[in-house]
Amino acid sequence: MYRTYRQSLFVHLRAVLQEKFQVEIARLTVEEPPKVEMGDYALPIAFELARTLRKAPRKIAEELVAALGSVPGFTGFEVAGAGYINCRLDRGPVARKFVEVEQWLPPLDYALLEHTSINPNKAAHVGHLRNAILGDTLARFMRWGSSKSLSFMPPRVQNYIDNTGVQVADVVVGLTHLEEMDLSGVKRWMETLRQSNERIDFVCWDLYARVSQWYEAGLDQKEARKQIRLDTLHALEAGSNEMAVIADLVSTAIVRRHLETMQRLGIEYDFLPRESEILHLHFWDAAFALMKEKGVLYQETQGKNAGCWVMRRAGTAGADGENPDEEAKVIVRSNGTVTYVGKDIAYHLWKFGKLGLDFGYSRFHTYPDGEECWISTEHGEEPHPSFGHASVIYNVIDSRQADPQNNVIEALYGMGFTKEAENYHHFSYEMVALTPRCATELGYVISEEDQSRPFIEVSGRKGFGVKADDLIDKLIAAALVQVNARHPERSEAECHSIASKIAIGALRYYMLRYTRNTIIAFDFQDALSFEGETGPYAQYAVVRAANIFRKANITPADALRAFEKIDAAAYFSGEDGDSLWELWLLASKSVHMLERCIQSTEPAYMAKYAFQLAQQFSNFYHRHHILTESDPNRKAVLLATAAVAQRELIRALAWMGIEAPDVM
RNA sequence: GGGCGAGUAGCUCAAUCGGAUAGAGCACCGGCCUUCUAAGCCGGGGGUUGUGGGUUCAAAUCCCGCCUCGCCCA
Repeated sequence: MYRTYRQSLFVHLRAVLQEKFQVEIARLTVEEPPKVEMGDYALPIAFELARTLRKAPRKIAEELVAALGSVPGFTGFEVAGAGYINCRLDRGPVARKFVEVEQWLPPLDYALLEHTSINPNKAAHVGHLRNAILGDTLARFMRWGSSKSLSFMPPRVQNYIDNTGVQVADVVVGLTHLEEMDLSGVKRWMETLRQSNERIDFVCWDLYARVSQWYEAGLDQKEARKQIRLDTLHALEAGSNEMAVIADLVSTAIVRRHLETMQRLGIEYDFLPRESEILHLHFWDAAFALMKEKGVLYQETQGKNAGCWVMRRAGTAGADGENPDEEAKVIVRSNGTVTYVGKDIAYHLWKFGKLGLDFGYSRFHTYPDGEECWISTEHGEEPHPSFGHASVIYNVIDSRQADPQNNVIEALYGMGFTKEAENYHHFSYEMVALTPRCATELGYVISEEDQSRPFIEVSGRKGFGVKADDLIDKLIAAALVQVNARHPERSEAECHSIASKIAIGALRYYMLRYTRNTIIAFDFQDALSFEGETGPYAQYAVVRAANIFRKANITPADALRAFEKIDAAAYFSGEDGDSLWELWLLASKSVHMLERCIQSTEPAYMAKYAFQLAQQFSNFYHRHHILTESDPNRKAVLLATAAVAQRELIRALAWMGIEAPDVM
């Protein structure tokens, strides 16, 4: 609603600017006055026009105000400060409008959103949680934004599985060389794990760390061991051998664990494309042919890259005729093997439907809500949902991968796929690191140098990090202590369900509250906090509102219907009315915030918004004791205020994958 | 050496791509539970936005130099 009136204000302003001053402003900026009593929107337009019109800003503002006349939904415009135009909404009618339900629009095309993408060789850790939570939240934003008054594309969510990469190879080396198992041994081992309820991803977490040490240990054997690693990697890539079968068994089992972990947070996927199929279905061959045809690849004849197929890098001069382009990106090495970037280009050509090849698909997992998750295979089942052929893609990948991502984008530009390159969004975010204190708590020995740093990078190779499931378990346990103390009458199952929602709320909020390019220095103390700017704080506001309605024996929907019959304008005036209106105004900004979040791919704005809304509601809650209000009309207005605030808060939280429990 | 990002209150972070008095949380100090749940509310102290210049009505934000830190590439 805030958004609707904002747009209507734009339309009127543009018309007036055109008519009165014959100017067109491509981007109109709208701000908010520092205080509610000053108005609901602030236009700094007069400042911008001062130069071109050679007039004082205040004078321009006055003329504009006169020309604007009356605009539906607005009571007036006034000049403030050095030349701001402050716009006031007609509070009573606008509030009534806000109570109405929005209309639906049919979805258009779809957007391919890829996130999580954990190497299937170890347990998920906090860094992966940030990725998955950011990605899932963006998916939720887009899902809503495609089905209601905004016109964004609905997402299809993919989780890329690098099941033939070096990390999986490392675990296979661990099993075959450190544990000295063959295929049947691995099968027996996995069966033992199943029976003892041990998690394969946890066991491999340690095994992976051990293998990494094993490679380094023993100077005389170092080379031989590195060769074992390389041979194993090549075996996985080739497929159809014992190593590849072991890799497939282990990585698939771990992928299932990752899916379970993410499911605890309400995160689901539509499709799991795997690197094994990209290799075995020869995606690269098709891409190679296409790249040569389009002229983005050439074979270097001299210099260090002689014999390689290379691609010119973005922002470099390139070859000058005499000297080879030493900065060019190698796509195919002189020995004929394809680099990671090469495979990635092929995969992204598939994403945009430009490769001419497709995966086979088979069902992999069915979620409790009935949604199905598919996985790539060589020979799939029919019928299957359609993937690929996206017009817009989002890749949720941390900022360290910016270079490889840009290489793919560069290749798309080079091949003439300009539209695709422009619609390729690297959703970049900074890593999650550990505070030195947290690392020490976990029992790691920290060097003196690291002690003084604000954070230390996690490392799967060293087995250094916080496992996602351990963190979730800790959060639930911490929440459970408080739930049990507050609600001794509730059953164990009920308490656990409430504690889970609080834990998920705390975790998801924690991962979302930081803007994307802020490095999160993870600390249990912060993550386990349920006070202040946290998920549970916002959930608590929802619960309190629910308590009011329960005690008042009225539903929020009834409260809103009752409100429609009242002339509320009187209750929105005066000092008290201002503070009441402030809450309505903030509540009405939810969809506007959603639009901003999707456009800027910045979920942190939603987290901030939800917190502010909860904060203002808490303030309102303490200020007005609704149930004892004697004036029936005023009581109805207060109830409607609580209903509106609660409704928008629930919505904002839902967009972030956070649900408030019934009681807290 | 090149590229990207960061530097704001004691700590952790915001600041709607240049706007009105730079805001929150944590921590600290002081108040508020017999009224809809204190996971809460109210009040207080705390800032030369790393640094030096520049651009203009207006700079944490844009431009140039320097310093520090992180990541990526070679």
